[in-house]
Amino acid sequence: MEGLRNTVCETRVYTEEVKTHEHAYGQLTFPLEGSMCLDTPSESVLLQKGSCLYLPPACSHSFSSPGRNRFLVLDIPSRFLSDVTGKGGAAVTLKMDDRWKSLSQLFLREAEEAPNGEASHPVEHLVRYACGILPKSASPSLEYLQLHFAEPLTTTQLAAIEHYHPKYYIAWFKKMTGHTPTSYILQLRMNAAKQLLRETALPVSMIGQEVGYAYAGSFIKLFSRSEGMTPQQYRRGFR
DNA sequence: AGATCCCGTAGGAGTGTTCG
DNA sequence: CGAACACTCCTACGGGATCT
Repeated sequence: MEGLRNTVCETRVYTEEVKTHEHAYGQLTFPLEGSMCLDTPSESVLLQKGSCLYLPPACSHSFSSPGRNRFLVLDIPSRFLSDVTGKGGAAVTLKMDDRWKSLSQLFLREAEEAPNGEASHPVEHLVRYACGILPKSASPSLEYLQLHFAEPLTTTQLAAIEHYHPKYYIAWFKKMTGHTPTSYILQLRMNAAKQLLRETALPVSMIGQEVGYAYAGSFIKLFSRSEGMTPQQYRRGFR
């Protein structure tokens, strides 16, 4: 349709591996065949049938798959996402309930009918509906964490962002995320470190600094506890 | 029910040293 | 020289009590 090409959304099918990248638009991914491992700074997600994944704009990520897979990917321009999880936020895994199953079938039909990625008016309406049922904006402190996990952070600072007492903030944070602020930050840092170990030749001490540890000793100890191996062993195992 | 405070404990962060 | 280890200090966390 004239004027809508590559501007509203793009639907396509993935079968290849994709290296770390980010983009200005949001993305919905529906598994069709096989499974796929998605890495973001905050988590690693194994995506397979029964769930779908929402990636907010500017969320750094990479895909990999142990075997053949097929995924439907829907690019969503940020103008559709004003009240959804904010720029640079975390990926969200969604259970494929009846609404998402129906939506994925409709998106798939569109992809098959317009394999060049051209979007139609009906797709625009579907996208608006999908955005309406996506999770709403994360809290300010969670969004702050996503962007500043490599900086020195205290729960007092984070509590101040939410205007809570630090003690109450920890309980509130745990209710929101299932983690304490410290373990959540640790998870963010370890995922970022694993990505750097896999994709760069930077020395371990440098990677520790990159993800927020001034001392290599602290980084190695925490990495070993978290992953069951030292950073060097992780890098060797990956290569 | 939501928010704050006190206190004891576990574990995270920093530092120095050893090892390969 | 970079990685790993051992140790100390301090902060985060949890439990329980209290206040609004």
